[in-house]
Amino acid sequence: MLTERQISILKSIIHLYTKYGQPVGSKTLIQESKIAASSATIRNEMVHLEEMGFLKKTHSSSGRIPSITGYRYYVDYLVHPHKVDPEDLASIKQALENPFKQIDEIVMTSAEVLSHLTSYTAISLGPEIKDSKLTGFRFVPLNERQLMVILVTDKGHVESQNFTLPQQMNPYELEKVVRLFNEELVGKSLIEVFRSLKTDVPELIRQHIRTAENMIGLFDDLFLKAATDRIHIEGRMNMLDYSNDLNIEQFKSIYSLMDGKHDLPMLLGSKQEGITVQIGKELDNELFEQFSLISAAYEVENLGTGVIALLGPTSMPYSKMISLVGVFQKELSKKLEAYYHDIDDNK
Amino acid sequence: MLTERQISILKSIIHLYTKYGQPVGSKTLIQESKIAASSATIRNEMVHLEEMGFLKKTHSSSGRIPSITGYRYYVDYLVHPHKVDPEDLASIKQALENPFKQIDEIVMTSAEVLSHLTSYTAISLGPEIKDSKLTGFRFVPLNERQLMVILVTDKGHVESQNFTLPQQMNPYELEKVVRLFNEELVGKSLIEVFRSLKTDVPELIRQHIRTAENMIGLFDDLFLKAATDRIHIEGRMNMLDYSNDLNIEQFKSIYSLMDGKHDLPMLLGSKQEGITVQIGKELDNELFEQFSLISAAYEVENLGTGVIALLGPTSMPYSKMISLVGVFQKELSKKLEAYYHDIDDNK
DNA sequence: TGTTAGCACTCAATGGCAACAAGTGCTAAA
DNA sequence: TTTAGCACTTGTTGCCATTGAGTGCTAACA
Repeated sequence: MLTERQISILKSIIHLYTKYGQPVGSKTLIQESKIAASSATIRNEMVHLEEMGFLKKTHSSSGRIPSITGYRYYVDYLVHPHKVDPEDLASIKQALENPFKQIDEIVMTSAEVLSHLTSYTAISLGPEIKDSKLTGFRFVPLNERQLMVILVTDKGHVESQNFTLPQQMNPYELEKVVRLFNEELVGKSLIEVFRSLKTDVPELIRQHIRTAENMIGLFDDLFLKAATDRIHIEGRMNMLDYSNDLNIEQFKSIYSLMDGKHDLPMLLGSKQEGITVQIGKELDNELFEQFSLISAAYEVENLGTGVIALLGPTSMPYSKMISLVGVFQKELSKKLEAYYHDIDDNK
Repeated sequence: MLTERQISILKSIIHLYTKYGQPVGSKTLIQESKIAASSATIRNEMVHLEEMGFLKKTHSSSGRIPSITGYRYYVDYLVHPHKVDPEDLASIKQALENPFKQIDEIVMTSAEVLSHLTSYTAISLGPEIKDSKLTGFRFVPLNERQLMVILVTDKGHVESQNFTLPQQMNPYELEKVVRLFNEELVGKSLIEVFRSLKTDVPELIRQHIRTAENMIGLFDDLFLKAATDRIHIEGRMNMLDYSNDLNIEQFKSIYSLMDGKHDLPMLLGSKQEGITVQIGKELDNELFEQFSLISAAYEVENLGTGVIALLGPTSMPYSKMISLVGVFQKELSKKLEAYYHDIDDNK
């Protein structure tokens, strides 16, 4: 539907716009790219491309910038896999190679490295643990008034929380609760456990303990932690650099949106296989109109699906970035599977 | 040294400048304050105050703004304790009343509340734990490959860390290490423990275990956590509001300075008794020239000294803010002492 | 029919200029 | 010692002309 020449014009405009960050005019296009045509011809073609919706102007006599449709077309049909800088590749592998203590830390490190390599904002979502089972509670007495509660799942996820015992509570009561938890909850899936905590367990605890409320709140906290611990965002401050005209209010809104962590999974959305690119308005959130999001779901056998994503300006160098995200997708899948096998083998 | 009239002019200028954020001229001063003199008289007085260094101009024909010396004089001699808004007082007490799980959380909550009440940036530094003693290590096996290491001090401070065991390690080796730690380190002060970890302990571990390096790194992490967990900063984003002309680079520098957490104790400085106000250049850091810091050290019997501080614009309403910080100083002292007694009583 | 040179036109950006407002310092009189 | 008055300074605002980059369109050309 587009001619060869139109395609190379579109490509060149996109490249030059990411390079210089300014609308591209017909003359610049001739100087900076190898298109064999006069400026007038190019202007004509640009009119066509604009009519078809691939380009737009910032004002009536300005050069052209790619529209969202233009980027969409570019990403869908014109991007070819870009070779990842060997240095970058090495530093990714090396960073994920370190001896880690937790799945969580691998997930976090990947966000750190991705944001650092790109100078954009990286979002890393650990693999789902919802269908994992609670294999054990531990109650570790620290001193006479303090207690650490630890929760372990069969997928190796660990969460802990400290707790100061109310003065009125005696050891017998506590022992009862421990037994209760082990009988009622261990072996169930986290979803079931969560449901129980909201329904029948509080009642059971109340029968055994006078000051039950704190106890229940404690477990709510613990599960909340387990849910939010999975999300890591790095390089939020980079937004101030790569998004030229972002007013402070917008910045603050976005920043706190990311602090909330609740709405983010929504943003990351559908978790299709492969790599998804969402451009500007496609993100369906006014705040992100100037941004694009490259997100990749990665499958970890037996553990579930995680997401690694990169937020940058709409004018980012897509092919390079897509390849980079792809590397993380593969590496995370590999590393986490290895990690899970390590834990599982020894059972 | 200053006449009555000069004092009330200085006061009024300071108040009007915090109120409107703009240089104060002689006419505004007459309209907005109850000084019985003509504009000309006031201008003369302003010349004197400027000669003495209490006021300055932004340009040759502008109104006056207070200089650092001016603020200094104001804070030292003219500020009278301001009644704290009963609502604020109530919400502080209520927030610190909640059943907490850790010293740490009380410290953190205080920063949150202070920053929220003021719309400035709050820094909260938990009481020193350096002279506290290690009362116990716990090694809690989670599954065949994972282990949680917990460290408890006599002051009720708890730190934990997860750890994935190297495949080659067998249970006997681990047991040896546990015994080793309990024999060598428990009962010592944290400083001694830290020193041992850097000197003789690594050697000891190496004698018992083949893969000692990870093990040692683990404990380094644990102590690092214990050291940085004490600092909480809230409301950094507020800087964007209260500091009108802060360029983005400065903002980022300050923000990351606060992330580092290393330099902050230095900033909080000498920890004199009572409440200290440092204004602009007095903070001795170019980045903070536009800011003032109100900091209060609070003593907790047997636990040590903590600091609660408030960072805001040099033109902040000092008397109100100083009183507010004072409330936190008292409450934190009270709450933490109660907390420590709770733990200690049961020994 | 597609391509190109040429030209009139548009619009953002820049700099100079005048008008204005807010404020000062100084002088001279009360 | 205080105050009214006035000349002076400086930042801000709006206006206008100029410039430059770029466009669309027309007419000539291959």
